[in-house]
Amino acid sequence: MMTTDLHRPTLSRVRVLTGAVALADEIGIEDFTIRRLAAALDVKPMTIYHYVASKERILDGMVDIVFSEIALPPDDVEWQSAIRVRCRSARDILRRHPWAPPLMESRLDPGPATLRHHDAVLGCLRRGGLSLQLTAHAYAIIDSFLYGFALEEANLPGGGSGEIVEVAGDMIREGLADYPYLAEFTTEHVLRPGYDFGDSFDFGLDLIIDGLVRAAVSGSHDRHDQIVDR
Amino acid sequence: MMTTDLHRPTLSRVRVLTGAVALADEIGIEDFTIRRLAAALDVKPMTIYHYVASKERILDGMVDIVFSEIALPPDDVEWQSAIRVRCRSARDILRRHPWAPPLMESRLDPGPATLRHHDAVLGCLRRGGLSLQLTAHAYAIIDSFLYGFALEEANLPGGGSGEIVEVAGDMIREGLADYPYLAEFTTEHVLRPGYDFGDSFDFGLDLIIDGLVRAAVSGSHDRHDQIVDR
DNA sequence: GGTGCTATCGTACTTAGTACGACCTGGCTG
DNA sequence: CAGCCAGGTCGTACTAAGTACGATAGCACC
Repeated sequence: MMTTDLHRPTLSRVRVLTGAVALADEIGIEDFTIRRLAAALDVKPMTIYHYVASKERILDGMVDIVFSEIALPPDDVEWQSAIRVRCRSARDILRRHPWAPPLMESRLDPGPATLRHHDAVLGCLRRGGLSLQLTAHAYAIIDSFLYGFALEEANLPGGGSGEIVEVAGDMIREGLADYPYLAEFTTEHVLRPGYDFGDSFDFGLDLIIDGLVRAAVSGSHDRHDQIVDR
Repeated sequence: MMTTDLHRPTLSRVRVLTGAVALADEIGIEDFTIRRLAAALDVKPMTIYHYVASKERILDGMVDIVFSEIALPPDDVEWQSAIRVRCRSARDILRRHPWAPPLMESRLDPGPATLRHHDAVLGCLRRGGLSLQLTAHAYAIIDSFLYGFALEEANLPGGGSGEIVEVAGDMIREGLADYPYLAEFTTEHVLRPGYDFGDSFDFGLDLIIDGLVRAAVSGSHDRHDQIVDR
């Protein structure tokens, strides 16, 4: 009766973590609890603690799984293209795991996939010829944009296309008259067929990469008051 | 005994919300509870519910307070400068409220300060001559960067300057040998005196605004397959 | 002085994370 | 083969948090 029951191969750390990711995808991070995870895994809550130390550790592991799913920048193309590939992949993955963006930046104690990922991105930029300084700026900007965008996209009602009607409706009810530009923006643009918030991602990504290329060429990122590294 | 006690002017919705912001600033959003807020306000927990419907509503109100603190883009300078002012202010404010970034994008039901803020930013861009389409892209990119950056900055150990030693120490212990570029990046750049993650903010902001100016001039943002609005 | 309103609170229910230690079983040892 | 050990599973229970429900106390006004 306490045995593995034949229907259920014995639990494991990875099974807990992959189950956790699947459950969070399904019901959202707000409703994600140890008890529900246990039910999804068909065990009792305390069984989980045999494989992970705490819920925090589960979140750590979940984030590492997400990182492991993001494509690394390929190393057989120029860095601009490689970064583009990595960023588009990241955005896809983050859309599949809308709970992840707020967590990814806040975890200390990064897992192996996380470290590997960051190492690959840094390597891509450095091998592309960017100075350490510019690499730092580039990575900060790119990931700020990436996580910020994913965060916005994750919290868009419906999914980013036309279904903003709900929020727009709220705003109209509250009196869009006080907010003329907001009124114009929603009625003349957002609610128009064909609008898709996600379109701004590629636009922004290209804009940023373009700016970085420009900076790499000009070297204008090296501030006069610091030692230039490399 | 049930009276206002003379030491404490009667509670109010704003007092609850400003107290909540102050408390979250002090102890962080993780430890922010109704019970602790009640203690900070010197009342019993259930008293709070006389002024707000739920904890979620408190969070809504807190976010609106944060928005109200961010400077609106001034309307007597060109849009680039105005946006720069607004973004720098936002970053300052978000540093003072590190708990805010993850919340700001996730609240539905925006408050008046939030609406006013968005209206002002949209107005700044539109009066600057940007098309609706480019305005949408610009706002998405700018705020993605802003929130993403604030999110990263909020979760940096110490505060972004040299105190990354802790995390770096962890990584070294785990074997930085497997992550050569990460090793180089931390030892040769991050741990060097003078490094400040925050420096990337101005760099990124300038890069983005510069790119937007370029796009505004060329009109390259109008996709061939959509109707051009305005 | 009664009547009712408003701000405050006491109590208690529900859900969550998780500490502690019991139990059961399979495999190894003697 | 009997007994023992270790690992996996779980029952129970404690703490903390959000909050529903209804009580209470002071005050305004009739």
